[in-house]
Amino acid sequence: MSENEIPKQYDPAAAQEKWAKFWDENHFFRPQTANRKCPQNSAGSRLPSAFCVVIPPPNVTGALHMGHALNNTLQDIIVRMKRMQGFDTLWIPGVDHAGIATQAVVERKLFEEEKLTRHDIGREALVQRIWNWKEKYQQRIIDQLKGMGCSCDWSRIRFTLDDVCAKAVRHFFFKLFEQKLIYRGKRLVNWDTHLQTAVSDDEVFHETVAGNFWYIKYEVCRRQTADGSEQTIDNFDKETADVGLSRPQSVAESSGLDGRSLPLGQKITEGRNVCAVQPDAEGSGVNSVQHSGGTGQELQQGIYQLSAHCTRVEVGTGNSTPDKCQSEVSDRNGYSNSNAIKQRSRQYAVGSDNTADTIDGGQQTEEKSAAVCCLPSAVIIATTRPETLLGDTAVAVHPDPETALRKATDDLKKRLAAAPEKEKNALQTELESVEKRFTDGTLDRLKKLAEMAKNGVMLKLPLTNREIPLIADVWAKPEKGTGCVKITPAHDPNDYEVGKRNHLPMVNILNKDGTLNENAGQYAGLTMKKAREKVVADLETAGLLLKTEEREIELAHSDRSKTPIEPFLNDQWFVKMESLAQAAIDSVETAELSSESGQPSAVSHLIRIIPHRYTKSYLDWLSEKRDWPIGRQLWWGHRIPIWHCEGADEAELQKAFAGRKDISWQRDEEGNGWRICSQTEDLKADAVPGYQLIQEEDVLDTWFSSALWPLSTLKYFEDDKSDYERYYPTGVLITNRDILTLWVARMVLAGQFNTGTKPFSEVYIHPKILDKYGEGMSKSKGNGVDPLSVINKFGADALRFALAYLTTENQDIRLTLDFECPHCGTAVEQTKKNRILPRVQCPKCKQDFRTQWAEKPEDKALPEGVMVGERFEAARNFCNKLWNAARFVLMSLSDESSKQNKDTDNPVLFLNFSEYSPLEDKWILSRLHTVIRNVTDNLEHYHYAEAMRTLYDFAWDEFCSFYVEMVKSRLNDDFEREKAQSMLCCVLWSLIKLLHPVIPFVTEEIYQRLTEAAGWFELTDAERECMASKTDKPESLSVAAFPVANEEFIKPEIEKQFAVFQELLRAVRDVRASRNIPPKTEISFSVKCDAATSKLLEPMKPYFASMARAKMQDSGGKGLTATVPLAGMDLIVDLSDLIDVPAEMAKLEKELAKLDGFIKSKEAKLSSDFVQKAPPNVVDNERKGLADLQTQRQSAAEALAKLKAAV
RNA sequence: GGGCGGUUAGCUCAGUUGGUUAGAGCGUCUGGUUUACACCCAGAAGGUCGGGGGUUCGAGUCCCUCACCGCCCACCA
Repeated sequence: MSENEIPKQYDPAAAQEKWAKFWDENHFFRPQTANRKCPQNSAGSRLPSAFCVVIPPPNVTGALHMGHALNNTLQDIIVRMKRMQGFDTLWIPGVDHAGIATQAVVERKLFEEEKLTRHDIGREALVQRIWNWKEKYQQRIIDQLKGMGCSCDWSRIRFTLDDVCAKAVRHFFFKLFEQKLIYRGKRLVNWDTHLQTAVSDDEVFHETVAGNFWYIKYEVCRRQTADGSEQTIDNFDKETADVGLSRPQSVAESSGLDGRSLPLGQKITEGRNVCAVQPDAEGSGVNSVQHSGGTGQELQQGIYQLSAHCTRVEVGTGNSTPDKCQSEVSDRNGYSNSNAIKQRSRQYAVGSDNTADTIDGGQQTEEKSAAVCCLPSAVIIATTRPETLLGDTAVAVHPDPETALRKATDDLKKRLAAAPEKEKNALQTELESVEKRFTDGTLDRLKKLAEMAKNGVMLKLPLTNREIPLIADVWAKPEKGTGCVKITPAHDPNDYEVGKRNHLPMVNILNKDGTLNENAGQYAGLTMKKAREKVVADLETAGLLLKTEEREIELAHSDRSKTPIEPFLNDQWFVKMESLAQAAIDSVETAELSSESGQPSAVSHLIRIIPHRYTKSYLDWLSEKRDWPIGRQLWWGHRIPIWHCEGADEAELQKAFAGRKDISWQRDEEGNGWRICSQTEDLKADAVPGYQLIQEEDVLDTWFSSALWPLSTLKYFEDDKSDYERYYPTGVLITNRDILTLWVARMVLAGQFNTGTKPFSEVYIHPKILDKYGEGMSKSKGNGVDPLSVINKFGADALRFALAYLTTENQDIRLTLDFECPHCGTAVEQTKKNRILPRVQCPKCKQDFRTQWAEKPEDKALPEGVMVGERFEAARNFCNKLWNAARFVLMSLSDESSKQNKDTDNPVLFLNFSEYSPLEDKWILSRLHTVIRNVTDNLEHYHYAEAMRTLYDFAWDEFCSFYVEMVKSRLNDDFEREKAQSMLCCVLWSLIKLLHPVIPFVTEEIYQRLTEAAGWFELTDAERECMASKTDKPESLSVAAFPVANEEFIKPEIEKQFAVFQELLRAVRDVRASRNIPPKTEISFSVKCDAATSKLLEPMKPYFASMARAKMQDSGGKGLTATVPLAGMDLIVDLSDLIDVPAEMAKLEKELAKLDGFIKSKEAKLSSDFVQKAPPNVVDNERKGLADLQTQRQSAAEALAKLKAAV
């Protein structure tokens, strides 16, 4: 093979295509026991241990992104290593149907392209379209995985909706059903109105949106007494008076408002000053009084002590300007009252509805009774969702507001005391406003309301003709809002609980499509959005809307459709979690590992979660044991295997299903029908003679089938259970932390429930890929990156190596990526602005290029701006470095001089490694075996970054920069050549095997060329030992034996000796560089050192010549020299006429100062307690260090003196 | 509100059970087409390890505390 045949740069694309096909066609990735062509298979009769990994099946929603690239790279590294280590290895690939997500994508596309909804085309047609989508993307995903080099057994691709998975789902469901762990009930669910399905809590995310806070008045209309009779509000009011509460004339009363309210916007004026009563910022119904004259006086809900100079009250809207100050009280509806209040000092009680219930016409009084003299005639609530009032069935107030308020203030005080400085202000403000409620009348008012609630007061529900009770319930927090809260049990999770506690009716006002139903009366048919607008407008017209505030709201959104969630009362299927969750809790290892027990946990019955800190979130989530809602009102998924049967009696069922063990039935909760569950097949409508069976419409939550993934991929529910028996439990599950609970926990519980055994021994949670802003990548943000773009630019190996190199224990992976302009090659920064654009203009050459978002033909026609990043570049460079090292080895094997003595083109090399071998041979073998040991250990503990760094440093800095450079001179020596060639091959061979799990393509390419170039596999046992491999030539590197460290080759003293050479070489090179000695000029130097070092350095002489163009002399230079004091030796470089004496002296002086500093600190250390308390070996080290420094200092001083003398 | 992670060179990050003078890549600077590699080689500059306390003979590493950044869960009338 000549040099011409090996390109200087590795071509990833060609290698990828070639070897992916080769691996695939030769079935290297099938398990050994399945006729795989590999040496291990025929080698021994003993069955190797099994190692299995199931892929976290990517969703068929779309193509793979960087997160998948990471996930699958990390899996493949482990899988390939295990395979090479001789395990019977199986990695099962597959994809997930991802129910909601996929249906959503297809529906969205359907609507965008054809303006059709799923109801327009029907269930069958939609499902067909989703299947088409699935076929397309499954293929794309598999191609991507193959393109990345993933070594899955492609003959075993599973899809969560295929027959095997369907069977698994049926069996699991049936078993749960039989054990009465499945039930159906009316539950409040997160309703996605767009997809028209319930989604689980985990599929909901919260997003801050601009919203409003509306204050709405609910008027008291009547009271229901204990005997059931009703009293009108008039009676009620009278009665209050009767029980001794004096009720002075109120402004509102005298304004003709029937004594009910003094609405918001009321202005209190004094002289020429106008005070406007306004709601406060928190929307708690608090008022402030603004003096037109200047500073506002904070006016809280409750009793007001007006300042002496406030003489008038004006009730009205902002229409009244300060200078139009009128002596009247008017409300926003235009009522007015000219009966001005003249008293100079007054108290006002402003209710929770922000209205003044009473205005004490009397003198300033201390009587509390005056403050509570009147019961409120209306209740004000604040809401962010006014349209839901149509479904209100109560308004709640706390039964014991005083205690609750006190507790709230106490809690706040505690929090304030413990709070960090920056939060204190906000808490203080909050505390003050809550504390005020004790004195400003709020509390009194709430107490009255609580009393009224206990007495059965009814309120008029605005905009309807319904009446709803005022109830007492602890959910109403007196410190929040107005202290009263509307209760909408069918549309709010908390209200639902309140409703259940108080036996309130649950009025559902929502249709499944998000429009209002007949319960909404005149609003029926409107969307929630439209209904809100109309409700607000109507409230305003009716004078019941007191105030609107702008407010940011955390709104629940569906993760799938990205539309707002409506809490909605619906029939739902649930799995009882109590026992299942407990089993999953008990399966996990909770204790932290001791460092020495780093054994794979295959022996343990427990699952180990790595990194260990995730164990807590796993356990916390499971320990809530919240029942699992499993029904989805979708068309894409496993249909729930339940058939409803009305009217039959049990005997008829028994007769119809006699002898059938695969059928089970239960009464439904209402008790008038049967639920029949079938384990194996769909039931016919007439399966029970005389009755019609109707299959459940809903499909199962995607995670229901995903939970069975290890079981369905290993065919646990099939007749032939051999895969299950051989590979279950699987070795490790490698996944993202986002789905630790959703998926991992459920796999554990499903595994335990079905088989009584854990599904995997270890769970490795890998980091997340973030963009340069530290944000997670997502489609909606547009910051996602297609791995193919990186592969196209840098190659799959570079992608894999870079990702593995970045995979550390506790930090997410931040990728800074730029577009590369295809026109001029400029790196164009990816910004938040341009990352969502289909085309971007290069700021330099002003030409456009397309991005991954290009859809339109005119955009697609542009050349692509690929993504570039320094990490991938560095990894690409590494692959190329390895490639060129191999190129050198291949060339050295084939050069003419080495062929002379061979009879064939395939020289058989003999590795004469012995104790007489040169230092560098012993050194590189020692380093190699150390690296093998460390890499193996790191990978087995998922310390990817550490393993990569070890390999990178060894390959680049040790093998290439030292060993290869040193070998060059030996290759020219007839006696040394063969040994050098053998050792080169040996190390390269082990190195590419070590690297193969990470960068499979380039290593396979090298391997194939190497085996072609050299018939050097006919090795002696000793040679094989050196090569850390006992395997004969396999067809593919992917099935070669992974190197095994041999401790005998690891020799720390050799490495130490070699370090002396390295240090000296570096120093010589430094002298050259820092003295600007021309590269072609040869220099000579000598070393002042002890005999042992001298002996050691003797054979290294040629290397100083070849690696630093420096001649090592036996004795010091004759002329002027540069002296570099090193540990244990002095480097003396003969500079003669090259020397710049002043510069040299300056260097030495600097060196002296530096050494003095070190010496001083060491001396101080050695004269302290350190000597007594530190371990002896540490002290010895320090002493030796000090001695070395002193020697160095002396050398420097002597050299300096010599130079001085010469001047 | 509960939990978790982070803060080390201009940038992105390593740093094992505490132990000589804290590392890498990129960037910067100097010099180089030495026959594997310019996707390269040789060398250099650059760090009070977020602040403050403490434990210790010794702290980037352990403890306390403060500050800031990020993530997850819960809640929000």
